[in-house]
Amino acid sequence: MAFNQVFEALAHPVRREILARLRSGPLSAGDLADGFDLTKPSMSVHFKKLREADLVSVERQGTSLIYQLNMSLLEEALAGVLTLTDGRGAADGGTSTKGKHE
Amino acid sequence: MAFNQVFEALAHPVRREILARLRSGPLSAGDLADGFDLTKPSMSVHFKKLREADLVSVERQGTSLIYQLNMSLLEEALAGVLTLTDGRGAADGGTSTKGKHE
DNA sequence: TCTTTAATTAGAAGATTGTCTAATTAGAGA
DNA sequence: TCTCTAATTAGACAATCTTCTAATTAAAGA
Repeated sequence: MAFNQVFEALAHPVRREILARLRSGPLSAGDLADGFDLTKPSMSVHFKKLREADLVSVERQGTSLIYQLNMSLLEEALAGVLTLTDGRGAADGGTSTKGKHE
Repeated sequence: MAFNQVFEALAHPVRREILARLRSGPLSAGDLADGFDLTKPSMSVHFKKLREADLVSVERQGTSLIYQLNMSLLEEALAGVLTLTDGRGAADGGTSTKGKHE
């Protein structure tokens, strides 16, 4: 439903790589963060964006958080781009009042 | 090649809608801009991003610029996400030196 | 050449993003 | 309860994005 969040999530190479790693199976936040040239808190922010886009799901296991890929939404989003409907029918810019931003 | 630019281009709803409209066939910048709640210069900036991502091609016709969808690259990018390789093999964060940004 | 139409580029301002360090939350175990 | 490990949230700051108005470029026609 939140197509926009999905595409924003996919817009960053680190997040796409996170998804790529999850294809092999679930991973803890720590394992997932290993190998990236970023601090853990920075990685955590990327995880959050993926969660909010519902591209991954989380489950606690002791002190660890285990991330898992939610492939179906990803596929939906991409199918949406191929038909380029974005889930809707019309545009976001349907009526032109030139509202300007302030 | 520039997968990153493709995904950044897809990250904005206005640009996805532009692509959607181009599916019906080529359109001039002016026609393409009609119906969006943005000024022409703002639309022009979106066009530019799509050109830079190579998602559209342009051709001049008198005083008009005619935009056309470049579907193949779009399909490539999405196929890339489904296999989640991003065109490469490994990650961007291959070696972890925690380089920090300044 | 001058004017008109179509579209872009330039420059500015506000909002958002990405990153860091520091502090906090949550569970496990002694 | 205290401590340790795992991970997140908070706050700050630089860089990028989005939008605007104003100015510029390009082609066509009188």
